[in-house]
Amino acid sequence: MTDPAAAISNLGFAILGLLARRESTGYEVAQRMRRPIGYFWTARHSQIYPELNRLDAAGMVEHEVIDGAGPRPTKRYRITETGRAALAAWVVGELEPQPVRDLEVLRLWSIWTVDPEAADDLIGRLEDTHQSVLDRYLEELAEVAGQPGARDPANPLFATRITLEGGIRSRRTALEWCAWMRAELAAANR
Amino acid sequence: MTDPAAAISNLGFAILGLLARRESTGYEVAQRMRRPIGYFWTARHSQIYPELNRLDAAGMVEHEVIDGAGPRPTKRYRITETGRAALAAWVVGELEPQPVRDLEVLRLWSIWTVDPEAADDLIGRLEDTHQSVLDRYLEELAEVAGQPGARDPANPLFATRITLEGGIRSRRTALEWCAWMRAELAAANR
DNA sequence: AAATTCATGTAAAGAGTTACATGATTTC
DNA sequence: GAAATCATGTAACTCTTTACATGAATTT
Repeated sequence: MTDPAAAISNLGFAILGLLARRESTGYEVAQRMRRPIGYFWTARHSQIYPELNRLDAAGMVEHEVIDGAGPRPTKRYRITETGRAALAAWVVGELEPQPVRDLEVLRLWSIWTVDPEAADDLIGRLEDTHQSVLDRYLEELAEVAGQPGARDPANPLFATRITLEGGIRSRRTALEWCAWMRAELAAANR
Repeated sequence: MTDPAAAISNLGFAILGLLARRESTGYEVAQRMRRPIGYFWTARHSQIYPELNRLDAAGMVEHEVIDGAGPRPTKRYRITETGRAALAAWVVGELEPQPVRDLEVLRLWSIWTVDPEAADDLIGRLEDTHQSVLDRYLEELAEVAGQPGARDPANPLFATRITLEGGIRSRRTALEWCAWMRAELAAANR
């Protein structure tokens, strides 16, 4: 059943993006959502299964029942031509500026309420998490960048590579910013 | 009434952060939430008024009824000592790595599904929005950086200044990344 | 035999946006 | 006199997380 009137959610486009690369069961979609798409969009299986059913009803994906474990029939999903077209149209569609929601910056915004030693410690812990995320991204990029297709804009690996590059640049900048903040704290202390 | 058992939401800490700087009516909290705190955390008045009532019930803020426009009594809120302590404890508390949710990167992750001209156009529009946000942040920083207190870690302006600096660095990095992506697209075209 | 993974769902609650509702004061 | 701003709330809906539920196949 195709219902083109039904609007597709952001999560829907995340799932279509996964299925455009490779067909998968719902379970696999939930696994693949963690890495590397989970670096910029996350969803749990409890959100994914209902969304797959909606995409199916809208004709964006189709499924076949296959053999598998579990008390219910295992379904393998594939993107349809309609779904492929909807995804491509969304990718180049209107860009409304997205509100940023960053809990770390929200904390830093109230950092003046704590003493400078505690502030320095907080920023140090912030650095640690940025560093470990950066390390993970770098490993991931090393795996991807050498593969054939990673330099071809029509290949999914190209998109994986340039988004990882964005993550790496952003974490490096965050680390530099943290070092700068500690210096600002230290400068005031003297 | 003080209920220390009630957990405070992220929005609650955003509001406490505002009231720690200066007492305000609910209406003013909603206005102040837009700039500059709205650069990293947003909320509408429909979320703010109920949250203020919860903070009030938890003893984190207190209010007095003042003269003002509107069909209901106008309340001016002030953070309590309890609220101040809860805010400071939260600022330096445990840091769980936050999941990133970035719709722009989600698009770019599927950019391989569109032709290189459309991809280049998309990145160009991305650059425009980053540039205009950067310009706004720079203006804001110019207003803040020169004021007395902006270099004192115990002054709210210090926190405003370092968070703005973070926004500026992050947008500049995003712009460089966009330019790099366009070059990568162009390199493949030759 | 026990633990883990595969596999798909629903329920409840919290977080967030949009829309509805009201009415006084101030500015044009 | 009209429009904008001040001022506070509720209702409905969407999105997201956490918890509940089930059971087969595989690995230890």
